[in-house]
Amino acid sequence: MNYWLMKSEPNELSIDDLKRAKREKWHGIRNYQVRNMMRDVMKKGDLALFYHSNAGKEIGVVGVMEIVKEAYGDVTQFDAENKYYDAKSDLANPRWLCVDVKFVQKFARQVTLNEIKSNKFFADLPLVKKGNRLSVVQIKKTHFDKLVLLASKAV
DNA sequence: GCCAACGTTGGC
DNA sequence: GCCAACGTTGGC
Repeated sequence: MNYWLMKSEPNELSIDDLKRAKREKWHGIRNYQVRNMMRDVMKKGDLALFYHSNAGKEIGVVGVMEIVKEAYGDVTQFDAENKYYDAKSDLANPRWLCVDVKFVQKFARQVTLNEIKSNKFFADLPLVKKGNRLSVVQIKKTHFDKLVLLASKAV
């Protein structure tokens, strides 16, 4: 069982969007490191924290989702109208993969990036490490549990 | 909008 | 294989 932190810009897909849809394709991954992790490590039943990136004051961890379908060809890479279109990808051997995720919960309150940064407990969380730009990172269960706990408490 | 810190591309 | 140029991410 693995634990993840997955970033999404709320104007593309927010926790509320996922809550409404219940289930979504996590598409648009165009980074080989992330693709390989999704392909080789991510399993059905894994839990992931939903992180809002590029969201002004609303940056932070906002909820939990579950991986319900393991890596398969991302349909957006073959859609010329889509912003994630990749002309070099081969239909028979897709370059890019996506997974399906299911809404689990939206936190009572958001745990902000500032809060995470100022807490020594998260010193080695990939999110706060310099240079980390991967949109999907694997995290420790202890970090996952702590974030869920923090989110359930008032500030 | 800026820019640091990456990653990718392609000529050589 | 090197590396300059370019593109992207994402916090600020």
